[in-house]
Amino acid sequence: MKQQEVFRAMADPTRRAILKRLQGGALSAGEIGALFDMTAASLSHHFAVLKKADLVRTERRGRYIVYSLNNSVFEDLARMVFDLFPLKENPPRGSSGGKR
Amino acid sequence: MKQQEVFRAMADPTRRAILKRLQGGALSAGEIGALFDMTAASLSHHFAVLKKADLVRTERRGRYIVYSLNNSVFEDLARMVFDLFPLKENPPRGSSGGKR
DNA sequence: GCAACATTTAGATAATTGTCTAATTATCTT
DNA sequence: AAGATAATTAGACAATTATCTAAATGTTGC
Repeated sequence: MKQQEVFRAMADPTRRAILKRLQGGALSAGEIGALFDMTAASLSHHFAVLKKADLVRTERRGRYIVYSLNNSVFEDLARMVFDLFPLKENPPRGSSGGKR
Repeated sequence: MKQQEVFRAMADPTRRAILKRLQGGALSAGEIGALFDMTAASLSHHFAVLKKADLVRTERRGRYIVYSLNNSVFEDLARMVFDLFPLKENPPRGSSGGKR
């Protein structure tokens, strides 16, 4: 699991925006491009980072390359986050380990 | 909420390691320093990033400055992650948007 | 108040990252 | 196969980031 890749990918606002757009369903590189004020080349670079982190998947559809969220990695990401923090809200110093 | 700061802070492996160490309880800057092969100055920089993201809090205790996790931001982070991904595994194209 | 200690801040440098333009690859249509 | 379209790759450059050394700040104990 590429923890580093995932966190790195999420660190850029453009990439997070791309992920957010993809929530609405798969989009081609060009369609995404139309939504951002940036060259196709720059976006392509962002796609590469997202792909390396396994956050998106691609499928060629004729002339288009279609991007979609890879939801399975979402679980991993959630796990990472939970793993990085203790499980309790704000342990008032007396409560011994609660549930999960 | 400083979404950008939080994600940026999490993007560095040293910082994630610091967070992980703090799970075991609060530690002074020096104690943390003993765990990493890096100058105190460099670590201090990482502390600053973590603080700016509100992921840790500090308290001066005499000569020491003690760092601890700020668990409340954990919730925010979880929310961000959940917000960034749809809730369903792999919406089969026909299902109209579910709850929340 | 001075010396020792713990940590941060300042300033410099090397590595990484985000963006661009130009060139390349892949696909479709005729 | 040639031309048009969609996207990626290559190469360059500016901005950001991580790290270091040296200096400064804040705290304790004599």
